[in-house]
Amino acid sequence: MTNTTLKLLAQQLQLSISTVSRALKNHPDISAKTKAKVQALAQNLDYEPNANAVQLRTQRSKILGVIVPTIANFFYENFIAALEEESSKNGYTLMIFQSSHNVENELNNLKIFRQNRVSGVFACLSNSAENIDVYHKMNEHEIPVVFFDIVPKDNTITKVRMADERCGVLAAKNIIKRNAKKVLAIFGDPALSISQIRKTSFQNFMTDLSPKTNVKYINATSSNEAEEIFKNHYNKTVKFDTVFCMTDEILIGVMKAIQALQIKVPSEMGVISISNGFIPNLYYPVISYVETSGFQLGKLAFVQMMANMQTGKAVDELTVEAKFIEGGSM
Amino acid sequence: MTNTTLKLLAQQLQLSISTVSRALKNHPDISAKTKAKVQALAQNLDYEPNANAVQLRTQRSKILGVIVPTIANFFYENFIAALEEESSKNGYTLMIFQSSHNVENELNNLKIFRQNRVSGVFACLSNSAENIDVYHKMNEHEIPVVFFDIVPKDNTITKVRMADERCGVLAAKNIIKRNAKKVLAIFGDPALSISQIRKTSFQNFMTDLSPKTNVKYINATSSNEAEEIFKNHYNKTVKFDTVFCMTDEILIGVMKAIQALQIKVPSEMGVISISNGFIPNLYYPVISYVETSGFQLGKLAFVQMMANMQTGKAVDELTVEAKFIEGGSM
DNA sequence: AATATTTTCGCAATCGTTTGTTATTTTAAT
DNA sequence: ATTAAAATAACAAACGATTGCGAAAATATT
Repeated sequence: MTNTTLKLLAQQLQLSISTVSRALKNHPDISAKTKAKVQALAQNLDYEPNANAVQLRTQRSKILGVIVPTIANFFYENFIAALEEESSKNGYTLMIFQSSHNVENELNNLKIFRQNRVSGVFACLSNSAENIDVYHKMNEHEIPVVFFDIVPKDNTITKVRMADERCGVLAAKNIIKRNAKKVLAIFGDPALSISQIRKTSFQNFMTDLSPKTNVKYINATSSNEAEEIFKNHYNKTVKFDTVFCMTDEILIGVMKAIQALQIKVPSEMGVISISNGFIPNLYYPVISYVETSGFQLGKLAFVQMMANMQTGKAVDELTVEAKFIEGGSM
Repeated sequence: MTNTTLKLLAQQLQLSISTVSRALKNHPDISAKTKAKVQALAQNLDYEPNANAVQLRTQRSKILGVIVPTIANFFYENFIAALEEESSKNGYTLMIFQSSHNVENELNNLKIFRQNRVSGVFACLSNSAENIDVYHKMNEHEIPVVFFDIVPKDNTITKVRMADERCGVLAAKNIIKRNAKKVLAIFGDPALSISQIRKTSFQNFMTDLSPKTNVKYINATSSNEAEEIFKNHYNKTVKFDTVFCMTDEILIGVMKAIQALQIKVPSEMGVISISNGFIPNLYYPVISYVETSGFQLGKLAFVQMMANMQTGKAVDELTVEAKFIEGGSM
C-alpha cells in the first residue's frame, strides 16, 4: 500500500493541494465544510505528513543528535532517558550514536548529524584531549552543541556537568565527620578531568580541615583493579578504616573485596562513593554516596539546548548540584 | 553560515547541478578533471548532502525506529547498544523512543515513525494485552516490524526473544544438581508471558525430574517485594536452602535480604538467577545464573530486520539460546 | 443594481536532491 | 574531409510539502 500524500487527498476530493494542506492545519482561509471533508478523508487514509518533505521545505528539523561513548552505562542511559523525555514533550526526536570512545566514529556521527540537519547536538567527547574544531564548525553551520560529562577545556562553547568540586568536598566532609583515622581514597583514570577535579577538591578540603587524617590516594581504571588495590592495602599491618570510591566502577570492585574478606560495614570499614545511587542501593547496608545524577544532567542539558537555540548562541557552563545521601555505610 | 548545496557548488563552478551531483558520486559520465574540481570545492565548503532531500527523492530512509519502555534498564540498554552497533555498520540510524509503559505514548511514537518514513521498527509492547492493529497497519505501509521482549501472541508477525523455556529448564536442572531440598522460586509479574513461560518450564522440569523437592512458587513485581518475600519466608521454621530469582530485579531484593540476614552463600543458601550477568557479578561469591543477553537479542533482531526488509515479509519467531554460567553461589 | 468587501480556494515557486533523456563536444573510423 | 561513435555535460521532471499572491465566488454596502 502506497503512502497517502496531499496530492492523493486533493485528487480524491477534487481540491487543490494547497487547500488540502491548509485545511489540515486549520487555516482560517478554509471553510469549515471543506476542512471537515478533508480531515475526514485524511483520517480515513491514514495520512501522515512526510517529515522529509516538511523539513526540506521549512528548512528546520525536529531532530536532536546525541553522541555517547556507549549507551549501556549507568550514567549515559539516565542522561539519555532524561533527554528523550524532554525531547518527546517538546516535539523533538533523538538520533543517538555510540562513539565507543573512538574519535573516528565520532566524526562520522557528526557527519550524519549534518546530513540530517539536526537542530542541535549533545556531545560527550570520546577523547578528552581531542581537537574540537569540528564542533566549532557545527556552530558555524548554526547547529548548537552542548557538551556534557567529558567536555573540552575550551570556554567558548556550551557545557553542562556535575558540580564535581562539590562532590569531592562533600565526600571529604563526611569522612571527617565519621572521624576516620586512615583512609583509602580510590580515584578513576587520572587522565580525565573529572578525576582531577574530584581529587583536587577532595584533597584540598581534607588537608585543610583535617590535616592529621592519614589518606592514601590511588587511581584505578577498572573494577578489578579497584578490587586488587583494596585487597593489597588491606593486608598491611595498619588497616584503614574508611574507603572512598570515586565511581560506581570502583565501588563495585571494592565491595567485592569487602564481601570476600567478610569485612563488616560500617563498624570495621566505612564506605562512601560518588554515584547516581543505583549501585549503592544493591548492598546492605546501603552505601552512603554523593549523588550525581545523569538524569538531572540530561534535563539541564535539554534546557540549555533550548536556550541556545533561541538566543542564537549562549556560551555558558552550567552545573548540577550534588548532595550527600546517607546510607548505612558510614 | 548557510549550508552548501549542489546548486551553490554548481554556480561557483559554472556547471549544472546534475553534473555536480554525478561528479560527487563518481558517475562514469563525468570526466576525471571535472570530478576533481567538484570534489575539491565540495570538501572545501563542507558540503554534506541534505538527507531530507535525498530521502524525499529516493523514497527510502535509512532510519530505523525503536520503542522500549525505558532506556535506563539493563536489558534494553544492551539491546539498544547492539542495535546501534549493527545499524551504524550498515549505514542506518536509530530513532529511539521510550513508551514508559504507556500505550498512548507508544501510538504517538509510531505516528512519528510513519512521518519519518522509517524503514523498519523494533517494538517492545508497553502492554502485553494491547491491540496490535496499529502494527499491522505499519506492515501495510511496508514498514516491517520486529517485536522483542514483550511480544504479542499473534503469530502473523515477526518476533525475536530469548529461549525462555530453556532458561527455566536450565535453572531447574542446576537446582536439582545442587540437591536442594526446599526451594523458594520467585517469578516476576504473572501477567507477562515471559513470567508464565519461565515458570511453566521450570515447574514442569522440576516436578518431572525431582518430584520430591519442595518448591514454593511465588511472584514479585519489584525488588522491595522480593526482599520482603524472602525475609518472611526465611523466618519460617523449615528454612529453605535454595532461592531462584527470575530476574535481576528479584535478585537484587533477595541479595539485600541475604546480606541483611548475614546468610552464607552457598553453604547456607544456594542462589541462582536469570540475568545478563552484570548484577550477579557484583556479589561475592558471584551468583550463578542462566544467561540471557539483551545484546545478543539486539544482534538477532537486526539480522531479522534486514531479512525482513529484503524478502518483503518474513513471518518468523527466532530465539537466542540460553546457557548456564557457573558463579560460586550453588 | 452596481460596486465594494470578504470568503474561499487555486496557481506556482520553492526546498535539495536524483535520474532519464537530450544536446553538445570530442575522438575515432572510413 | 566526412560521418559515426563515444564521451561529456545540461535540461527538466519528479519526490511531498509550504506559502505568498492572485482569481473567482459569495456576501455586504450603497
